[in-house]
Amino acid sequence: MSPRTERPRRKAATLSASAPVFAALGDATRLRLVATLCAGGALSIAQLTAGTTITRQAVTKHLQVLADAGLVHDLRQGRERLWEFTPARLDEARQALDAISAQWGEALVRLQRFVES
Amino acid sequence: MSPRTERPRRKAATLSASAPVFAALGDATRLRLVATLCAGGALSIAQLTAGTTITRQAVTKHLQVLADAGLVHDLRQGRERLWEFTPARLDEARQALDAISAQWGEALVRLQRFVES
DNA sequence: GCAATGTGCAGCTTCCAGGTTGCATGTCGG
DNA sequence: CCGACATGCAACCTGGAAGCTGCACATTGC
Repeated sequence: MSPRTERPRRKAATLSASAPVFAALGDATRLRLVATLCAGGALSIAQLTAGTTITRQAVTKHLQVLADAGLVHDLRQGRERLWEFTPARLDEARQALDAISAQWGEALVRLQRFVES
Repeated sequence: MSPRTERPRRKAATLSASAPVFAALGDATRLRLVATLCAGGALSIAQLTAGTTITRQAVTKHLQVLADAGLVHDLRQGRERLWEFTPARLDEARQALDAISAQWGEALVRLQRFVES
């Protein structure tokens, strides 16, 4: 009920909820991991470590951070642990940026009208 | 030329370049500052500090981080220092997220075709 | 069963981000 | 000129992030 009064609140909630996602994407290594998983499907930790200069343990920690942010999830398969991209949270973050841009556009319009009056 | 071979490289460059922007947005306080500046136009440090529980110096540091990421810029006006939102970098970040989502979509299509064959 | 491979867990450094306090500087109003 | 306000600068503290090493555990293949 009353979706009209709930809409601004949902925007703000979406914003602060997206902070961890942005923080997770803020590291160059993690951003690279996300891009790799996006392009390559499900990969094991060893495979993800192969392309980098850091240790397997470091990669594991980064994957854990990404999982906490809801950007990736793991699939256990035998002795391997495959990681896969999860698009949901990233879409939310994208919508948050869209909301900010839209808000900025509205602010410009308001400013223009104020100057004209 | 060969725009087909150059396109993925440009994508990767945009991605790694967006890491600092995401890192800047990764803090809840900074995300709130960006949203406030988006809605309110140009505000002084004292004004931006008014709504928070932290010190003016802390706000100054956050603004400096946002400025380094290219998300805001300052306008000196008398004894005040007004800060304003800069939409360019945020749009780049948005496009980077779009690129990732698109890449994921393509990966799904490839996977589907592979399974079907 | 045994070796190889893939991973998990714990502990340990190092470094920086976030925040504060204290004081100095510049600017506006009268 | 002087007080009030807005900001700048520097030093300092603290917690957590990012990385490593070392060892233990599970799974596969022969």
